[in-house]
Amino acid sequence: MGELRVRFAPSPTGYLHIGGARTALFNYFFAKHSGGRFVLRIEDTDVERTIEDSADRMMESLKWLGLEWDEGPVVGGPAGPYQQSQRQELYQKYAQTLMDKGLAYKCYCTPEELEAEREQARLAKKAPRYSGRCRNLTQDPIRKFEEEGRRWAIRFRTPDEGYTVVDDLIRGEVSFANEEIADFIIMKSDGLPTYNFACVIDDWLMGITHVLRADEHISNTPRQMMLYRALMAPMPKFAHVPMILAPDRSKLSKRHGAQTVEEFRDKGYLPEAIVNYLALLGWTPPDATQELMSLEEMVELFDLSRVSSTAAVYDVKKLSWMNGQYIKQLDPEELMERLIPFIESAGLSTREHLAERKDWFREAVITMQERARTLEEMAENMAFYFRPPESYDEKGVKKHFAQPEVAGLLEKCVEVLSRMPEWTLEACDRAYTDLAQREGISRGKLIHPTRLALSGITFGPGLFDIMYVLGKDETISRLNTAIGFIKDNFE
RNA sequence: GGCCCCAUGGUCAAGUGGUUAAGACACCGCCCUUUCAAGGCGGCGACACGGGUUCGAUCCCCGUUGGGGCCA
Repeated sequence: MGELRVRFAPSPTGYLHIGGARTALFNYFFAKHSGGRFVLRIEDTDVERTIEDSADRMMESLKWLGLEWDEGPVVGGPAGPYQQSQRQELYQKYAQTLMDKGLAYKCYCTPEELEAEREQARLAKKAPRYSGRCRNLTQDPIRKFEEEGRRWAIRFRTPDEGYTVVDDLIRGEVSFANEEIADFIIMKSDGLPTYNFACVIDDWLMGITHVLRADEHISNTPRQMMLYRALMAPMPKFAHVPMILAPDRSKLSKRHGAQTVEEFRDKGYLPEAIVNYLALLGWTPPDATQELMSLEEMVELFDLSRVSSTAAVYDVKKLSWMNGQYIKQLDPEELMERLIPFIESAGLSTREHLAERKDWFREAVITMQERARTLEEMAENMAFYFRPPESYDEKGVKKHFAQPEVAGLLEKCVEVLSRMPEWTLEACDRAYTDLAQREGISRGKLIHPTRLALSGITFGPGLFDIMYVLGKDETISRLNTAIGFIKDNFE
């Protein structure tokens, strides 16, 4: 008995999008749950559609998500090479084998002829399918075509009757009438294999036991099964996982905005949150109310029987919520490390500078931690820690600055704060409580204008946290700036 | 066009031949609170439609509609 082997086989025609990531994830879960092996294969046969460095970036995304492959590019393995572009002679060899056995044949039809045939079928309101005109060619026309220098493709001879039944691990039996499946091309006239053929040869030679892939491939499965039979190769088990759809219920495509793993990473989503969210799109753990789970837990709990057969629409809002949950749980040191790139790209500080003020940075991060949803947003919202406000929130100004007594009150705040012997959160808090009492006003009358003066915005961490992180001098300086602003505008 | 898949709230999603049809996100309200979050409490909101089968269907069957995919 061989071990369980699955593969994720993306074609490098773009970056890893969340649908692909989810398929990879389910393969990973399935393999690891049973101690099997997770193989990565790059399907770069279609040179024209292959995008430069796409494969490398996909691999980078997989690693970033924590999905390390046991065999594949870079790490190697016994069934390599793991890139279709390096396996051409294999496809040619087996195509020849099929021809020798009479299970495949040369087709000399030109693209124009095939197109005309299709057009005719369309006019006759019939399914456009290959007529089989080269199926039983005799020596004469073959010689003629060869003399004309016609190029040929290789077609697979499909059975004329009966049914091919896919015994899908998720959907049950799905049957296809063989007569519906016309002879299909396995090797194109340029000598390259088609998707179905290359896929079967590779899965077979790589010893793949379970093919878990997106639902969109289920219609290809009977063709592939026919090839397995013709090659006398052991049939793997198939499981078609539901697709992930864009919010408008159409197939995910570039026009839908952020949906590649890289984009989510750049917006400050954590890999553990993405993985967790994606896993729940189409799979439910035994305890359906359990939502926050680590990769290890999910590996432990994963089972194909709890994979849904319904396509799912992804919801960024829920992903964001989940991301916030993960950010909250993060150790501050870890959060600091992950946040640094976002602080840098927001132009707020540099890694070196932050290293010099590590304790200060930690305090600042902690004040932001429980209200953050993404790292990018977190960095933006803590900008005021790094530089004084360039402007004050308009609504905030109307609400908290535009009254005649505000400048005077803030001056009293400055006075009180200046006299404080030690600058602690508690002391600042007490000072404001006392001042409010003396003035006979609510603390809010002091707190709101101060917040606006210090941060320029009306939301964020507790005011005294802000004061503490900013420090005495900076706090007083910003208050004075605000006092000047108020006097200029409202007195 | 042919074939295939799918159908529980706005989204994810549990579930059963008899249930007050879970839970989460989002949304709304209240509490907490210096704000915003977080947290707590509560609310709104669903079995696509039509036929069967059955004592009884959200659940089983058929059809319709809708959505998706593949083929080219």
